[in-house]
Amino acid sequence: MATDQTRTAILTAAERLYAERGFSEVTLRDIVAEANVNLAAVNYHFGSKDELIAELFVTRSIALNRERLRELRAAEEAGGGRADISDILRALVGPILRGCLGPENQRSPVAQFMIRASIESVPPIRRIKTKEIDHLRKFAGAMRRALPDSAEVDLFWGLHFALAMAHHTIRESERLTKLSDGQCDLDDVEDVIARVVRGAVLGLTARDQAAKSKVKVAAREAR
Amino acid sequence: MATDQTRTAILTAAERLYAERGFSEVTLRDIVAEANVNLAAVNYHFGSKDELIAELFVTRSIALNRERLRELRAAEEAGGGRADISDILRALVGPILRGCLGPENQRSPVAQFMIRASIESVPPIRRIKTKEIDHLRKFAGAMRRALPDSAEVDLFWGLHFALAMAHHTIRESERLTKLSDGQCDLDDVEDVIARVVRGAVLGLTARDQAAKSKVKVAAREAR
DNA sequence: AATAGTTTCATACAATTGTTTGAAACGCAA
DNA sequence: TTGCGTTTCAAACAATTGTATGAAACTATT
Repeated sequence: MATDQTRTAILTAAERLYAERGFSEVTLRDIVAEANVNLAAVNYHFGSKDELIAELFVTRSIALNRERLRELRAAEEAGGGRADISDILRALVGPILRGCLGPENQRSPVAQFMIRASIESVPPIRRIKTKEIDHLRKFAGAMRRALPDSAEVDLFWGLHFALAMAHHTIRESERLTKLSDGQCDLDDVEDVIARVVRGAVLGLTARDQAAKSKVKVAAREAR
Repeated sequence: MATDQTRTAILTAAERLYAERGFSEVTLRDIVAEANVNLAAVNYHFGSKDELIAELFVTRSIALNRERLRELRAAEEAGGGRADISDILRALVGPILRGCLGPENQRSPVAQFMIRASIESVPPIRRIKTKEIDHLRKFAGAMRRALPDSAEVDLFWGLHFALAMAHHTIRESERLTKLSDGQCDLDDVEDVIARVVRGAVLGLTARDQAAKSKVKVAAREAR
């Protein structure tokens, strides 16, 4: 056995390169060069390039979802079965943000790979991705319990927007840094998480203000 | 001259295919088959595949930015030099959302192409994309005038989150529909725009609640 | 030491990619 | 019509891709 050095070497090399350059920009030859293994090793150990990608994605996807659910359950237990909406959303976006941002994780492409996977639409991943909806439904359920008076459609939008802010922050971190001249500190991961969660929670809870805002818009459009 | 049928045939075919499948999944042969022209026509008229992509991107990018600025200026004029923050963000996300969503635009890949371009990191576009930051700075400036008491870093985050929600909604429209069992109606474009703008505005203006929220978090972490 | 099973390796293969070529077809002024 | 510049076309090109092959090297049980 010997924990199969070649296999893991390929996996880590592939993940790093995919995270850095994207799927379509990385060839098998790039991977084996990075892993210092023979070209045929990929097909020998994984069968095909697609199966390598799929294995990477499934592994990371399971780990991410497990961490998310762990934090969600912890929050619900702490709240006696009904978690605070902030904690629910923190469980949703925290793990992926912690995995992608921060000075220490800049070099560790573990979660950066997941973002790539969620962005680029490559066949082997597209085939698997349907299951993520079931995973998100669990969070929608927790949100429903946390905000029983909210309309369900608003909960879905809130969940969607939370993921939007998290993913977009990871994808466009470089641009945001440039745009803000470094004022937006993407290395302060917990601050980023707090901003994302706060933004999503505000949209979900500030209902009275929404009414005010609507009146204002209506007034503006009336004149 | 004759308006160069071949050129435009290639452009529209390429844009449609790129919007549908993504850059890496479309070959020159796919494009020329769709456009009913000879393979060599692409290199004859555009020089290379990269230059074709670049021309597409630049053209669309200019049109989108022009529309955004037009709406921004209209809002600022209506407000006597100081536009409402909602209107500023509406000018930012409205054009791209209108171009991508809605039942009539589902088939028109004009703006869908732009999303692909902003997602997939293809070299010819990456080279151009830096200019977009200058464009966004104009919106940051307008936001500063609208909310002079806000910290600049918060404005950048608000701008960033507004784009996040807009882009993510376009990218993941299918998933959101599935997740919500069709409750989130992505054909109602103006409702989507209103939700995105409202979410971003809340994050920018609900300052008092932020303080409350922080206290709450601190309390939770203290125990 | 001998053998059977596993893993590695250099190399070749077939397919696909963007690009080039040179001749044919076309458009149109002289 | 003639001639010239532009555009089209079929074919070929060189490079790159994922994959397959069969021999060699290795590992470990007997």
